[in-house]
Amino acid sequence: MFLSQYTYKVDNKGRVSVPADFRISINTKFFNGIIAFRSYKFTAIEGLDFEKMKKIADSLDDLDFFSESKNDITTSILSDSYKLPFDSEGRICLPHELLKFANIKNQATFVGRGSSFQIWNPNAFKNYLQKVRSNIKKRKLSLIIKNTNNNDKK
Amino acid sequence: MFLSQYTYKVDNKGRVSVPADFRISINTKFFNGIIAFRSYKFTAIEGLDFEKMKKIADSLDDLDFFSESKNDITTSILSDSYKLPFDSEGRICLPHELLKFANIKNQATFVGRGSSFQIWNPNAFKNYLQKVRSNIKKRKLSLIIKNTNNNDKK
DNA sequence: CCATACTATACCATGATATCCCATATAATA
DNA sequence: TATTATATGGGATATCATGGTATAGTATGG
Repeated sequence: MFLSQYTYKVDNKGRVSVPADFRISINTKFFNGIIAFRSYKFTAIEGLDFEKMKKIADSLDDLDFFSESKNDITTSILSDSYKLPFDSEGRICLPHELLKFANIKNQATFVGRGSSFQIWNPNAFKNYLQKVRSNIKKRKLSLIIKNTNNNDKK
Repeated sequence: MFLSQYTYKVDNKGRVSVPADFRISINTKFFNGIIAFRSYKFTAIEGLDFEKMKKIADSLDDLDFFSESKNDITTSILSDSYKLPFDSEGRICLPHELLKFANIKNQATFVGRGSSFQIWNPNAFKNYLQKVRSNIKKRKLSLIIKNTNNNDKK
């Protein structure tokens, strides 16, 4: 499970260390590295391991072969995904395309999201998190607690 | 079940002993330590075990990268959580972020809350507790007065 | 087909930090 | 009183992030 957040340096080659704690959760059986693609909602990079990417791909196969949405999704996710292998120190090399898209320069923040993670520009994420937090404080907290308690009872 | 309160020292490395009584209640099957995050309501740190956190994560998490609804809450909670492993003496190391947020310096108070617990600045908790108690007292008092008045009317 | 330049990968070095391990004191228990 | 459990402190060790260099692999141009 990907939890917590880590901010690391991006060197002039585009290399970043993937958090050691994340590397533990990454299934490296099929590919020793991660899959990355541009987020659809955020100015950020989505990251996951090969196994989960395969799950997504398989779920796409279930869709009607001739359907439009399948075409769109297949094209946009699978063709836009990068296979980023680890070097011997557990780093990946972020392509210019992704760096530009997420507006990442010298530093990158790895953000845990349970079964996947994201890579952000540190300031952009800080601002986003602050905004979301105040929203949750106002509205949704009781809802979350309620759901959690329900799960406990199972 | 987490009960009662314990106040312990925080050393210059940020280490604190988790109350032995709490450690018994913590499920260490998946992770030998606790999960901690900033409280949404109090100036305090929320603490729970990995198992419970996983339940929360599962209820929030989905692999649907196109959905809008759960994204914000998922990120806010999961990215703000820290995995704090026990050392061989049953201590955890509180990150600066959390210490700062909860305004904890040399001492920390562990507060049992049933299925989870909190970590407070000792004085802050003392004040909060006092306030809560006086609120209850007032309510009881008003209740008694009400009852008394009713009796009078009879 | 060869030579050159560029990129990407592998390998090694280092400093900082967090983790582990041992020692001690205090309190609780037998 | 002896013994165990627990909190606390400090030092040793290992892990990790990060920077640099060397090598291989690939593309480009002659």
